[in-house]
Amino acid sequence: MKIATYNVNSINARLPVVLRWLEESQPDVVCLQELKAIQENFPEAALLEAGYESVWHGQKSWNGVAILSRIGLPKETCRVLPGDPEDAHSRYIEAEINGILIGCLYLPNGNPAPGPKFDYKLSWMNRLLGHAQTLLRQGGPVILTGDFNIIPTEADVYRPERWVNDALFRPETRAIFSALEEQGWTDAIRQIYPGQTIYTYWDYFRNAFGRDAGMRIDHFLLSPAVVPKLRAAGVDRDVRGWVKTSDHAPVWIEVEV
DNA sequence: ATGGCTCCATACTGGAGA
Repeated sequence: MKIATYNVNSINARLPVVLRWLEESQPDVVCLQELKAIQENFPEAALLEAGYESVWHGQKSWNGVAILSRIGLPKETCRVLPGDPEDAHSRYIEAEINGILIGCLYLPNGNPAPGPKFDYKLSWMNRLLGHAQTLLRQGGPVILTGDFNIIPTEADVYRPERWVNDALFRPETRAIFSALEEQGWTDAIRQIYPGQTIYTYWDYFRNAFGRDAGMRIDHFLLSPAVVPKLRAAGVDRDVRGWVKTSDHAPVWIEVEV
């Protein structure tokens, strides 16, 4: 079972790229972030035609998350991260597919830090930590994936000294990622590639992709029940070089089922 | 410190992204 995550930076602006990538990469399950579309404007029919059934949670202008599957309709378990009834951002959707619970998340960027946006990021991360603990206690196979907007270590960004005060790399942010690992979650990309430089995002400016000035912020966290089933992982870097592409590349893992 | 690029919005500029 091949599971991918892809921050598309607008599903409608990106539809041709997404359809070409689905055809070439053949993932069974896909988590999308930054749909930037209201609920009614999600391209459900075009994705069905490509063989994928979807559940999604749209929002005007920003955010928005979706889970696609070609192995049966995702059984949605929730579409809001628990812990704050006032939070109107569409940043989390969760569904069960093939006996595995998949959480698709778009964690807040948090810049500038400090400030209200960073406070929101910290509060959202703490809610994630709480929900992650609940999921672990249930004991079943769970995969939390998406755009975490967290650079976990110095090895995960080009020129880390430039990012020390950034919301993606500040100690408070990295501490939450460490806390997730201490809870019992495994960073799948680092499990497969412990010492390699792996990036999943390159900004649109200054030929960042051409210079490989990137960062690793799209992650897969595996619950203990999934770790022994992990077979492979990768980043579809070539997609980042396509015309009218996202600033993120798709990331994927393969698990035995 | 800024800006470079791309997206969205009852748009012809400004906010957000990372």
